[in-house]
Amino acid sequence: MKQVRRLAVETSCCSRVGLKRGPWSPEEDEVLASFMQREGEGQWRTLSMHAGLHHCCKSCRLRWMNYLRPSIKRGHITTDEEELILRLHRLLGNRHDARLSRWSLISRRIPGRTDNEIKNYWKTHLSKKLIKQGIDPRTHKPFASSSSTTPDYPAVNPNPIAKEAIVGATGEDDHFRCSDDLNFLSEWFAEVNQAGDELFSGLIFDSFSNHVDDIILMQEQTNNSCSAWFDFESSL
DNA sequence: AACTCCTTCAACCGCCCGCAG
DNA sequence: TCTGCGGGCGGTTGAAGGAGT
Repeated sequence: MKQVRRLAVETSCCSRVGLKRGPWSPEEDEVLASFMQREGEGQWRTLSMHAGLHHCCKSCRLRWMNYLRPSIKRGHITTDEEELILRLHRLLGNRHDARLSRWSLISRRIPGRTDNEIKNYWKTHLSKKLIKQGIDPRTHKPFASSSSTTPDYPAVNPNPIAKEAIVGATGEDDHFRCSDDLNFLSEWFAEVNQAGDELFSGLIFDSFSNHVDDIILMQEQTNNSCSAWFDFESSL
């Protein structure tokens, strides 16, 4: 099955004879940028042929998304951005079940920065910085305690939080994925609300980045493997 | 100056998912 | 239900340039 799927990909645009690999020339950038401004994003497969480019569809998409888009912010990552990356990685990238690192989710919260850029910055700067500080970049906990197999937080969240507060975290209700898990999440929050702790009951998530730390705290006080968290993160 | 090693990051690779037919 | 396609994702690679000797 996988073999068939891979074959399907390879027989699409990426296996065309005469495709060019490697760095893009300024002329190719110009062709791609003007084509994108004229036609808009999408139809990557046919784009390379229609635009007269000799890079494959994926290469065109990557070049546009990571380098040529007008919204891309060039230059060094600022300390504010670095701080936000650290906090978001702690929230989204420290899954105990070793799922994906969520670079795209993190990048969406940092205007003008791409997932590739953040991924590289994390690998070359931030993870090393944390290691120097004696912190495991995977778990954001000190190395000594990160090896512990028994979590130091309760399996059931003792802290209440209104479902509306979570839904409002993005400021847009329709960002919240509609699925069966949403019902589970609602029940879970209802259960959590009955726990009696008023710590988060009045919290209003008007701006996500202002409350990352609150959400991290909540996450640490719940079971990280809970599927509700996965759903919540996906909604961000 | 010449060489080696290290770091950075653009680009590629392989895989996966959603959707349409 | 199956298959192919378009698109997206995280992981990896390798060229280029800087630092060190």
